[in-house]
This record gives sequence, structure tokens and C-alpha cells, in this order.
Amino acid sequence: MKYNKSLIATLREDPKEAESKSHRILLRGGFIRQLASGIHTYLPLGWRILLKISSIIREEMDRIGGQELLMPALSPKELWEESGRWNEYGDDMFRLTDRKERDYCLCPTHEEIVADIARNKIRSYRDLPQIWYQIQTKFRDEPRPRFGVLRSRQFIMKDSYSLDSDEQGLDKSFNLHKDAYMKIFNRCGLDFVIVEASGGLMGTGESKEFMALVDGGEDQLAMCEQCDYRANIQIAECKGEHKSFADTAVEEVATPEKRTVEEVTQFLNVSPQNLVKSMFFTAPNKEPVLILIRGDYEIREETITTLLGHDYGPATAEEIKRHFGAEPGFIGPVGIQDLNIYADELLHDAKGMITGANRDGYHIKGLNIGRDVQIKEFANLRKMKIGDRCIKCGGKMVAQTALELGHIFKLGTKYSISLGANFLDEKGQEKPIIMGSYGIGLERIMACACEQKGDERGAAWPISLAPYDIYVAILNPLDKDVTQLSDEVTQLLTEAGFSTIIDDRNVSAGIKFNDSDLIGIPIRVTVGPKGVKNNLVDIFIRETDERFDVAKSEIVAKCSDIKDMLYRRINGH
RNA sequence: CGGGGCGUGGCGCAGUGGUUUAGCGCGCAUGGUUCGGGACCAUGAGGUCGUGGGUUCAAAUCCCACCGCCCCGACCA
Repeated sequence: MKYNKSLIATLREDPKEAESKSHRILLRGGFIRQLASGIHTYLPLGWRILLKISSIIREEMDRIGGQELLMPALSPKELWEESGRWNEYGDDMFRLTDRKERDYCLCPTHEEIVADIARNKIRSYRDLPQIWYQIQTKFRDEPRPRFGVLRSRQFIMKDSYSLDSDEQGLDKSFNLHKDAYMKIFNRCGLDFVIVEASGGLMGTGESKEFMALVDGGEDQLAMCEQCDYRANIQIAECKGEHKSFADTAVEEVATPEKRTVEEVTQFLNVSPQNLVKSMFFTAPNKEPVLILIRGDYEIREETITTLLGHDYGPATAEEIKRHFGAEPGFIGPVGIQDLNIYADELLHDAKGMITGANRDGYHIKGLNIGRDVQIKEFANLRKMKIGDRCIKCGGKMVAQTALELGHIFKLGTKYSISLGANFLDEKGQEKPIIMGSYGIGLERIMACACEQKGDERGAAWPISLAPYDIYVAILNPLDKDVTQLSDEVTQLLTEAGFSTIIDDRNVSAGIKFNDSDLIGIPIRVTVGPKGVKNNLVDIFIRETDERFDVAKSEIVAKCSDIKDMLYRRINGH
């Protein structure tokens, strides 16, 4: 590949829209180009990286028996109505209408389509298990695309689906994927951890996320300092301390305009632990509920989903006023008869608490949960705070930002039941297929490699992902001796199986060096007038900053050694 | 959706009512001199100043509306 005629366009200055490290590198290096918010072109360099990633994924998916297929990106509404997700997905789903006024979506994921294939093709337990996968473009109308390719509205995903006849089969498929994913991310040269995760819209079964530790990632991980407990902070559980105060009678106290925990604690000169937050949750066509959390905690929304279902959300101020006769900030559980009340387990037996009085401008003191409130269920409803104790070992919990690379779910029968994807078991009984769903974000692997391996000079691709193995810098392409040597060198390297990009531009040396650093090609071979007299070239390793003078006859051997060394570094994980 | 910022040749920016042809750096084109960490000289091409409306003798510049993009938050496989 000759640079001179290529569609490689590096930018001399940082594009102003890029703030995160990976976004800056990808844009400056000419790997991607934005077309609209959250929508990108993958330019030749970026696309070659994505192709490298794809082939690693293919190899590992094929190794666990996955069969590649390609489902359409466009899907009719009916399938999504069968599963209920036509409504559940809401504004995150791109929708469109055809000329006959039929509704379609651009698929954000493909469980429905898989279930549809399965209900037609799978008849018997003898047809199971199956693993189907595709590498395909997904569409999600994210409320806020950001960080370039990290959260975008159109992105490439490897999604696979397992079909099994029983739970043991699902466990096996799940673990096969877990192992394959570890191999994939290791081969891509990334540092990652596996954490407990939330299923979100996918379902409520077991799920794990593959998280890359990066500064400024979108997700937060909760990690125990002592043991190996790691979880997405959204679902991390923790041990908390029970607190109780003096057991007194309920008493109203004026708290004019004091609505938030902070305002009330300051006004009454108490600690947040002394407060009970009352949160009103509603869902369309379902009974609203009241959730009680101690003042020093936030609600763990995952619990709402698992406890109540994900159509529940915080009520509007209007709904609160209508139900409680008071404004948000002044509502409480006392005297509430018509609602199911759930309380965090730390409030069990709590006495002498402060909460809203259901009267504007007033709170009540002396709340005794056991005495004054009818609790339907106590549960762990609170979000972990840094410094809480580990649920497993009691160690101290810390937080770290991370980037989600992949996610594996045990779906169970959610989609097979709603879409009627059944099979006949050994006894001739009809049963729903047990499904799993597994995703990897390809662009995220690319961006993550920039975050973890890149530096102020630009990208430094792991050899397994690099768009080219070797950057041949021709320092003076007008010098016949130099071009003759570089032609010979390039031919030797190509014949030895290296992919090369040849910088034959008639520009100054500094530009070539800087571009090769920015583009992040692992090995650079410099052919210039200095070495040409002695048939010497300069070989430079981007990742380690090592430099060697090498005779023409040794170039291929040296580059092979370096390539092997770079692969060993990756596998040394 | 709330808060903040930005929109001027390909990129980064200046200009914020009146030297009538809107500037600067980079890039691009042509010719020449250079050539080991972002060279130099000369000549040249390229802009409905996001869009629409308004104010004014006069608008990139002031006012209104809309659109787009970025950041923080909300939300989120």
C-alpha cells in the first residue's frame, strides 16, 4: 500500500469535537470520520482494524461451534410486538414506515429474529444445542451519543445466540462464550475484567460484562480490595450498617422549603443516616409503589427492574401531588394505605427516623418503621457507596471507571415463550427453547486499544489489530539509490508475508515519522540516504521505542523476530 | 429532556455594526531550492460567514426563530 495514493488523511491539529483520548486518536489518525452525531465512516485504516478484530472474533466463535449467518438490519414491527419490545424500546429504536405504511425498525439487537428462525427450524431436542452468530451493524437512537465511536447510534456488533433444551445446556453455552470472549479480548491485547452485570432490557437472568479498565470510561465498576468480587456499580451489592435512633412518638416538624436530603439535614442539624427518602414509582397500567431508602444512599435501579419490572420509573411531580397531597420532597410513608411499600433492608427496625409528612413544608420526626409503616417487603435496594463493605468478604469497596466491551446474558425463555419458539423433548413434550444472548462491540475494541495503548504521539496498535505490520518510510523518494533500496526492502517484506504501508510522499522526514507514530503501525523501517550507502535500514518498534540498524540481508529475520516478540507480549497476559 | 459552549474555504482559528474585493496559520495546486523528527521561495485556486426572518442607509457582527455539533447531567445494550 502506497501512502501517496491512499485515503489516509491525518490531521495536524486536534479536531475540536474530540475530547476523549481514543476519539482524538481515531480522528487525527484518519481512522474514522464523523458524518452526523453518533454516525461514522470507517476510513480504510480504521476498517482494516475492524476487519482484524472481526477475524479474531470469527475464529474464536467458530472454535466453540458457532455458525455465522447474517440477519437483516430492517425488521417488521410485528415480531417486536410479539415480544413486547416494540413498546419497551421506546425512543431508542429507529423506526420507519414503508410506502405501504407498514412499520419497521432498524434492529437494535436480534433476539426476535433469532426466535423467529428458531420457531421455524427447530423442532426437536435433537436439533439442539445451537449457537448462531453474526457480525452486523446495529442501530440505536441513543439519547446522547458521545466519545466518538464509543457510544454511537450506528455500530458494529458481534451478536450471538445460543439455543438449548435445558438449563445445563444454557450453562454450557454461556461458559463457552465466556471462554471465547476471554480469548478474543486477550488476543486483541486488551486489559479487562469480568464483572457481574445487569440485564437491562434483555431480561433478568445471569449476566456478565467484560470491562476494560480505562480512565474516563462510561461505566463504573465496584471492586473489592480484598477478594475478587467485581460488579457494575449499578448492581453492586454491599453490606451496610444498621442505624437506629431514639424511639419517640411521631411528631411533625416545620421544614419550610427544605426538600432535599442535604437541605433537611442541615436545617435540622442531623446526619443523612437519620432520614428516610420516599420515592414514588409508577408504571403504565400498573399499581404504583413507594420505595424507602435511608438518606445516605441512592436507589439501586436494578432492584426496581428485578423487583417490579422495567416499565417502572420515578413518578412525575404531578403524580406525586395527586397521590400524596404534597410536593416532592415532603412525601412520606406514614398514613399511606393504598400503596405497596418496599423498604431497604437497612431500615428494618429503624427508629427515630425523619421523613416527609405528606404536607408541604413539614417533615416528621420519630418515625419507627416497624410501628408506623406497613412494609410489604424489605430488600437490598440501595446503590453501593465507595467505602461500603464487600458482600462476599467484608473488604472495602472501591470504584473504577471502565468501558464495556462485551456482555453475555442468560435469556432463558423470555423470547422463546413470547414468540412461540418450542421444541419436542425426549418424551414428546413441547417446551420453550432456552436462549442466551452475547454481544461484543467491535468499535469499542478499537477505541479501547487506543485508550489503553495509545500515547501523546497517537495510536500504538497491538500487532494483532494493526492495520499494517510495517511502515516503510522512504526519506527521500527522489533519490534513485534510496528508492531502489526501498523497493527491494518492500519486496522482501511482502514476500515474507508482512503487510506494509509505504510512505513514498515527497515530504520532510519529520512528517513521516510523526504520521507513522500517529497511525500506530507496530514496526517502522526507515530507508534513507544515510543508510543507503551501506545497505542499512533503521528499524523502530512503536510500542517499546527500540531502534536498530539492520543490514538488508537481515531485515526479514529481524522483522519476524520483532513480530513474534510483539505477539508474545500479547499472549503473556 | 435540563444546563453550558460552538457554528466564518478541507482543518484549526481571528474578526462581534461602517477602510467598500472577509483575514491568519496549516493544508491544496504549479514551478524551483531542499531532504534522518512537522523545511524554504515564488505564484495561484478555494468562503451563499449554519438556515430563515427582522432591525438599519449599512449585518459575519444587533434581535427572533429554527437546524446542526460538542461537553456536563438525566437516560442507556
